[in-house]
Amino acid sequence: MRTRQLDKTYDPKTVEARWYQVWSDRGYFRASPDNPGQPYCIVIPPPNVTGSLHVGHALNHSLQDILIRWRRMQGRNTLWLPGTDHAGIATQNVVEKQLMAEGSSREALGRERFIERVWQWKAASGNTIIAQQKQLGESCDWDRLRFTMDEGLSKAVLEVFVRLYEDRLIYRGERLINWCPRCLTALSDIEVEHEDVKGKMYSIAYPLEQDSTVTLTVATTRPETMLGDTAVAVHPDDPRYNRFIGRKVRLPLTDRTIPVVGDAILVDREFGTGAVKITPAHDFNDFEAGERHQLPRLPIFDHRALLDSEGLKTAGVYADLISNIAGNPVSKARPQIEQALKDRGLLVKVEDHKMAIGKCYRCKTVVEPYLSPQWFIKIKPLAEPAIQAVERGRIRIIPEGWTNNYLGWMRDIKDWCISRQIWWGHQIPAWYCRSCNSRFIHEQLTTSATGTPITRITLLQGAVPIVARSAPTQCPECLGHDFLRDPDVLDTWFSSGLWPFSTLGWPERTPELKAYYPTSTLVTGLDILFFWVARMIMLGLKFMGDVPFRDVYIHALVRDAEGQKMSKSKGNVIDPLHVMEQFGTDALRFTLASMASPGRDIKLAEERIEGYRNFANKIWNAARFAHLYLDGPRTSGPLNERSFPDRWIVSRLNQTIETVGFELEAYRFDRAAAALYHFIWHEYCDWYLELIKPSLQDAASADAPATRQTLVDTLETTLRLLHPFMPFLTEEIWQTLPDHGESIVVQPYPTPDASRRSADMEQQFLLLEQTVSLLRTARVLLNYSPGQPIQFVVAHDDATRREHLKGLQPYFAHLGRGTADLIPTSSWPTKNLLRLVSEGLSVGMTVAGDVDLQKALDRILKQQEEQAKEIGRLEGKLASQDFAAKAPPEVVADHRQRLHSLRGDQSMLASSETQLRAMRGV
RNA sequence: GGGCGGAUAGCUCAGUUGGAAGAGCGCUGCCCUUACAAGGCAGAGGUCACAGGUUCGAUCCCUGUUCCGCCUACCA
Repeated sequence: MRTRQLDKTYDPKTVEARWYQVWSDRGYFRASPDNPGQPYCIVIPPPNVTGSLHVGHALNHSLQDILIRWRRMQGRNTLWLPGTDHAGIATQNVVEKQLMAEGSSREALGRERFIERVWQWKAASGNTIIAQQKQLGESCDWDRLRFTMDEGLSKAVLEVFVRLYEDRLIYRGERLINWCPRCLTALSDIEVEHEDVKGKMYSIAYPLEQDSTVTLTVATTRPETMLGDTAVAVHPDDPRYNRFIGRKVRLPLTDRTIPVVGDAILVDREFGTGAVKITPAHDFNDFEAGERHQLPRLPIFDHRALLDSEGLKTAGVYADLISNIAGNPVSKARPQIEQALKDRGLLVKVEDHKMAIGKCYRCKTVVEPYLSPQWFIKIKPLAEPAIQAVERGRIRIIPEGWTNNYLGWMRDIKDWCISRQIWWGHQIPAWYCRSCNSRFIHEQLTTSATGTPITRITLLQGAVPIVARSAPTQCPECLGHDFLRDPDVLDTWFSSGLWPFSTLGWPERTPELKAYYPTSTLVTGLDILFFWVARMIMLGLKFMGDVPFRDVYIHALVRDAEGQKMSKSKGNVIDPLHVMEQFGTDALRFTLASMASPGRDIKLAEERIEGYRNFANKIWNAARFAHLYLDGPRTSGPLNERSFPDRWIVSRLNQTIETVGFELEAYRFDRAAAALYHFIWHEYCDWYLELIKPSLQDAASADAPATRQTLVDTLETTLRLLHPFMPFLTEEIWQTLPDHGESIVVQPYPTPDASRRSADMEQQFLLLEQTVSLLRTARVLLNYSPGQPIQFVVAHDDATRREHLKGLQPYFAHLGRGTADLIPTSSWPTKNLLRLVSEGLSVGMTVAGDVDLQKALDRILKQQEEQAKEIGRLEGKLASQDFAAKAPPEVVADHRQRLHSLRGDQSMLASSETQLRAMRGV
């Protein structure tokens, strides 16, 4: 049993890479449906394939790895399935930026070559995050790495699309959608971020057709959209305006007249002027109002959100105005419209107004409601079962508080726009017969942002798609062979929505699906609850007939030390790789776990990580200590024949095992981490190791062989208990212990054992701790140096405790660094003695030499004061009739007991005070 | 506008059936005591946001207020 020499400080760098390689080579993370044990499966929330690991990933992944390693050690058949996401818009943007730097563009390249280029980029940078995940110690089954654009997953996407289409849950239609004029694509509702801004409210007068002296004043925050107005709405019950309903107003700056309609839904009489302009082509509410009143839609912006001359012409805008504003963005056009209205005396007033504007979550450009044909998923039929699954507890959301959030969103869910006008992604499996649809295929010659001439193909509303798993060869209508494939791709979340089953092989019926679906736990951040989690639930239920996971654990967002969201532009990001380099991976993992309190964001500062680096080092040194003494003989006799420290630490360890297991079951990583930290540092290191030193250092000690065994056993068990949190350190140390097996990774996780518990030892320990603490305090008060041996006396009011103290004597003598006499206080010296008191326990320490007793006196006085306050409080309560009558008897008894003990302490302290004053000669 | 969460030591946060306020970090003092100075020991520091209510008793339960977050929303 040769033990290795350990360095004085733990050096994570050399250790981490080495062990990860070993674990990997030995295939510990490899899963198989044939493995024994109840399956436990987590699918990773796939990070962007071309991204790199940020601290949010580090948190998300650390927690998953803790769960997986814990379950693996418990003997479950674990699978942690890794993968990456193609992140359509984001990735396309990155590659486009590269092209731009080269003076090229995706249009110049063409679709096919552009996509090739993205694959190249994926090949070049796609492994970055995977390597970083390994650095974090993630025990994923890397052989099963999946990518949303893989052949298998693409097949799943195709299958789902076709089936949903066949079930009439996917449809194509011209709707107002959120459009990013920079990405030039539609976005789903939740891809729009709302931001409060200070805007202006413009009041514009619309003269009545028959009598231009009478005007109807409407209010708007976007005056330029008035050019596309097709009606004005007033409330049907509003006496100010309802007589106008059915009449017409002249739309300023145009040659059009538009009707006044009554609409109780759109109009809030209290707001603004009480009259609302309706622009169905550029506002979601107006779109719906337009449907109610069969109003025409007049788009006046193009796809880049520039005023469109064709549209303006159609809208009957004055030609001279068109020539001024066509091609202008809103920022330029608005003042021009404002001026034009002012010139005609139709701008009634402009007021400050705060409002929310929508921005593209990828590029922060202001999104425009834009009328265009898109693909949608009819979501209500899918949402219904997804609501029930959560309501009925088939899926548990943790912390529970988010459940209502989920349900609320699901109940009010809108159809999901799934088409994106980009190239990188799963192209929609829809084809159009060119001859049958010739009227609907609109090809427009235009130029790209970089000036490349391009053809924009728009498939107008009315085009009839053929949706199929593969390209059709013949048109069933005209028997033609010329097809145009829908150029749009699917929202990335469409494919990630299939993740829990597509990664397991669906639509094939694989053994993996059978074993691991439904997966056990999903770990994710709140930000993608709707984007991803909700959609996985809907699609999982639809296509697998069962929920995709049992538990959804939602963790916090990681912020900087000031609570600011981390962002590259703010420069406040904590780079997990840098942190791992600096403090070690285990320290980072433990930090994140310990800060993962539910419902609260994590404010991360490097000092915290440094603190846990120190913790790692503490453990390291505890192991070094153990190694100093492990060479001697070891015997493992029955527990009850072992020494007090041994039995105590075994009991405490047992408690810690119980706590950690309990907290992990409840996803309380923070509490599990705190329990480990406290046990290891403040019980094992601070007390146990100190308590056993005399025995270990005494060659003649009878306890030593059993203590050596307890020492190594408890250390070994603690390492296993800690391993999911700090995998590298624990493996490194564990391998140096005698009689070790192959790897700690595949060792059983500790389980509590009631026979190891000893309430008696724990209670005696508290007495010991109390005694030692008083001794140490006295030593400091009297300025005795820590090493200087002291003579002291100890007594206790309580007979049982006195008995215990007898047995504990060698321990507190050792920890107090001195000799201790257990004698009744009545026989204590009356001179030159400092006496400290606590809960019936008294310790006395000889005052020698010329010491300043003021500090000691101050402490006594302070304690007296505190106790007097507490005595007063207890006396007050006990004097109350109500308290005696209504409080539970055990509480009353407890209060009496405490009062009694405090009074005893008070009299002791009084005599101590008297002595001190006498010694000072005051 | 609606919903949710938070307000506890200088800082970050625990506090689970209401019955003596806790941790980590930081701070002060003393110590290089043969595992660890990335350490040890001892300390200081809190009308548990505010105001009411329920209760014998409230950090905890209820109501209201203030101040922060977050989510959500079509007030033009």
